[in-house]
Amino acid sequence: MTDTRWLDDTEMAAWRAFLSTSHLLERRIEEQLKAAAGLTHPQYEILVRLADAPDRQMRMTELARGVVVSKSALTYQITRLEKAGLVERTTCPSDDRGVLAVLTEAGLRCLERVAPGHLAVVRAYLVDRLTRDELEVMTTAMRRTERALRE
Amino acid sequence: MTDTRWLDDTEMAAWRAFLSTSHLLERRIEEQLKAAAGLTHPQYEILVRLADAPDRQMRMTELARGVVVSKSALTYQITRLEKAGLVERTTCPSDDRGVLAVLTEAGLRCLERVAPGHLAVVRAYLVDRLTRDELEVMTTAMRRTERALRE
DNA sequence: CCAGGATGGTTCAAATCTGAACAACAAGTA
DNA sequence: TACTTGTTGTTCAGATTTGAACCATCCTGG
Repeated sequence: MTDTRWLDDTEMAAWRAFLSTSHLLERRIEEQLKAAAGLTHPQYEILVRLADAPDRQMRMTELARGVVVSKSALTYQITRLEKAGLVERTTCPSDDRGVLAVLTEAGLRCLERVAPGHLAVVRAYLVDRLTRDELEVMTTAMRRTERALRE
Repeated sequence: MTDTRWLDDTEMAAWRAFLSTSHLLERRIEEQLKAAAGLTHPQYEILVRLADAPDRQMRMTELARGVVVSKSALTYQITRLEKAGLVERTTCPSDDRGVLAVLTEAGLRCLERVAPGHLAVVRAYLVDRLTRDELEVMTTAMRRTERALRE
């Protein structure tokens, strides 16, 4: 650890751009979702994941891994979404410890109502500004580091 | 707004990969900084920005813009860093409303001590896993959306 | 010179996130 | 069966973030 490998200009530029952009975009998305539906970004992501899942339900731990939040944060948000009537909790039939988060009809309708506005933001600031090649490069690059980060 | 432009497979893959990876990386960085120096990532970024600035000082608002946090979050963190002796507050000579955050000697030393470990993480999960071309594509792509997000 | 509107920072309340501690259950082993 | 170890989800305390409200200061047009 005695000699540090600093980042050269190319590397630093990439890292800084990535960092700033991800934070800026996150803020923008958060703002849009809050204004349009009173949802936070994690909450929206939970709805999306559940909608994509078989039977629109998922185990808590798996869901937390997918959305990339801590278990306790997920517990908090599911409770919140449950009170809003968008999600329900069911005990898992095959594992008495387990809890299944299930998307309700209201939750699905909410998602369908909110998705267009959300996607418009994702498009306006990111997707529509990247070429096809850039999108593909980003996907492979991001997936490579994602896999490393998930060990 | 009647017809929604959904994301096709390529677009969705890129967006999902970007989203997950940025969150995972953020968590990893946070974990490393906390363990190594008891710093949060925003705190670390503040030190970096100040170290790079002329006279190692910056106006609060400008700093908040750079680090991408709200003004109140910056106030909070600067107060925190001030108590830790890493940063000082000075009233701006040219504007009595203004406040200059100044990096102290201790702050600079702290940064120099912490940077290697932090950069090692950035390298291990992101920079070293991307080719030169990928780094450059990412930089131009990210900068394009960053510019849009900053209006 | 002054009113009126921007700008800079701080304070505040409310919401959220995290890790640690915990309790209940699962699953393999002797 | 009884033990041991690992997993699951919740609870809890503490830290942090955000936007709104606020005051002080700047600045421009009349």
